Amino acid sequence: MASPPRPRIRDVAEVAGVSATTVSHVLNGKGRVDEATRARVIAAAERLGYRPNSTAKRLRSGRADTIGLLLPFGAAAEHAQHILAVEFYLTLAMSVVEAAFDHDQALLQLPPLRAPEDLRRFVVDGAIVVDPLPADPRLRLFDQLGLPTVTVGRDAARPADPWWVATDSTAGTRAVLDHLAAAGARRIALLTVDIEWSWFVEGRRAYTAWTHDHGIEPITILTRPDRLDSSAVEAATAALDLEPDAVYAPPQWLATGLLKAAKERGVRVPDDLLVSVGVDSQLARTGEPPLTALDLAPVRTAREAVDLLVQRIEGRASGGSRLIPAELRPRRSSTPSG
Amino acid sequence: MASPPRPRIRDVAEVAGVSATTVSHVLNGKGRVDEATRARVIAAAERLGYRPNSTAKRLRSGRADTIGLLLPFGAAAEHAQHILAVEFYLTLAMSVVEAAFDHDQALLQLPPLRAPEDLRRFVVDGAIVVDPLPADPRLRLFDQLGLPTVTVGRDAARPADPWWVATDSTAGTRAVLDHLAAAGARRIALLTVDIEWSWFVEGRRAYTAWTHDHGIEPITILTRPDRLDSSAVEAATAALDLEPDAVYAPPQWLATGLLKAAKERGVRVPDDLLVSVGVDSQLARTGEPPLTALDLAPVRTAREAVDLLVQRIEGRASGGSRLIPAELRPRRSSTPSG
DNA sequence: CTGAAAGCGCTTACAG
DNA sequence: CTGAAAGCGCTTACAG
Repeated sequence: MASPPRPRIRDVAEVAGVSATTVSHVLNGKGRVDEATRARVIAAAERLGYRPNSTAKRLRSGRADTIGLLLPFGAAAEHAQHILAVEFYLTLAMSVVEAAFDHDQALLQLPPLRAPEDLRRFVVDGAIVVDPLPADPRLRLFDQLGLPTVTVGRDAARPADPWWVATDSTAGTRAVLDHLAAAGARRIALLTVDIEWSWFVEGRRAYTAWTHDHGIEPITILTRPDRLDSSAVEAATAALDLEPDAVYAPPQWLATGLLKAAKERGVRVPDDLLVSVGVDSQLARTGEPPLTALDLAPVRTAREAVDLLVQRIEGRASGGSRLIPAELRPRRSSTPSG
Repeated sequence: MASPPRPRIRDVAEVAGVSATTVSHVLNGKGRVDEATRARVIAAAERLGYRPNSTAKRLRSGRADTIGLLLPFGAAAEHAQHILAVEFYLTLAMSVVEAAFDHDQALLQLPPLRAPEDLRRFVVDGAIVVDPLPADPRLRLFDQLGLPTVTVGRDAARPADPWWVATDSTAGTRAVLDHLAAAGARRIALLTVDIEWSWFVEGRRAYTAWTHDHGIEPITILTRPDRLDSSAVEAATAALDLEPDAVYAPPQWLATGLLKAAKERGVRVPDDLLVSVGVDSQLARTGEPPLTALDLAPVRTAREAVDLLVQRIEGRASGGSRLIPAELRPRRSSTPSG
């Protein structure tokens, strides 16, 4: 059971017949080292199975080579997982892990932060905060500790802050609406959730502007983000009462609630009603009918966020916000038959 | 932008007029310290906003107070996310994060490990490996580095290994089959995936045993775990060709494929066919019809796994495997109308 | 009850 | 090209 003691740099030095300094130089590619010496050191390190102690490196360098990820929900807040779609967040998280790895960073998954002390025990060089609310107290926490952050989604309360990555909600919303209009819709309703994440706020604004530009009466149904399972069908039914010929429901749970409400009422999709959801998922791809959706590009979003955070941590000035385009995936739910 | 230099223990000592040793004693509750001195130290630490440098603590103690989590898929392996259900893994992961936090551990999300070197750069005291395959090479990796692991799901190739937590697949499968039989089913088919995770292997075995015990002909349809979206409906159609009156489809994507295939063929659920899925989800709860499902208790599973791993890391002997019961959630898909 | 000293395993000026 | 020494910020015997 007891594993053999792990070799230290001095063990490698001893075997190679050199000093620890030289071993360090060889292993880190610093300084000039004789070719023969280098070979001996590498052979010794390999033979001993040496791997440098990261903790010691960190103490020396002051860098943790670890970034934190803060998702907008915990395990208990089940309902929050459905705000957009579970898959989006899982793919985002796994992509952040892999992108961090490619940057030689480890990824610490942070729990929901309740008190300032909560954050103190985590050793990170910075963090990615997903879906900040305006003036999000979590961001203030990081600021207080002097830890750099990058947000996925904008913090509306800090319009001047350039450290964010976000899917282009405005353009995405327009793409959906243009698509529905091109398919013949004249009364397009927006069925969405009343939450201050920039994706939703900007989507609502874009909808209002688009309907104004097209001389179309805006029909907006807002739901509260709690009591999801039950409220979706209620809200969708309220939307159908207004007799739209198309509905754009950004969150997945509202789109599925809409399908259910339509069915109960004998409204056929797409024949009587065109539908689009705001986030792609397996459900959208393979459901009945398949749902037109926006691909929010979680993989790319993750990579850009990690990229930007690493730049910020390293003090490289080239940072700045990054707007990611969402791509429309037209499917049967918005394709009039015949 | 430049944050003020972080106070060190010696700064606190200076302000409090004591030695670093005493500060350490106070802050860690070691040794005897005069009450007045203690108060001075605490006041000084508070005034300076002192928080100990975890890296230095780690170097000294040799413990990282960090555990790793290795999920059975990466961001790219989209299909794998659907093997069971995305929600299960997201809830499991978030629960592991919170359970780790409660144990004063941080949670490092590990990327898919490809080479032995991949693991070396992560500083963890141990790891939770989810859904190991028999003789999983990832587990060997941890073994080689002398890092303790706990698996979620059993490693069939190491039957003697006691370091696992798993949902009771055998009892869960029986519960589903008993339930379907009680609802009147006589030809119950198993529609599942050909993957060597213990949850599925034990489920198949339990199904075979149950059908044998009940003198019922076993009908098993196995699908390959790749090409998920397309293969689900194909496999489900093949299952329907055998004219079962009930189908147990453990993975969510097969259950939804089955509903689709049934609809195409005019088979009504639950009137003509009873259906149960093996993992609970929002889809199961709110779909049309709502699906009878097993609640795999991801929150509890996560807590037990973290618990067990921490015990193993600390060398406490009380460890041992933990079997978590799955709970049946009967819904309309298996409730004959009338 | 309190503190000086050693040491965890590295890296990096600096000297040779 | 190579190495002795200092130091990153802690904790813990040990001495007083």
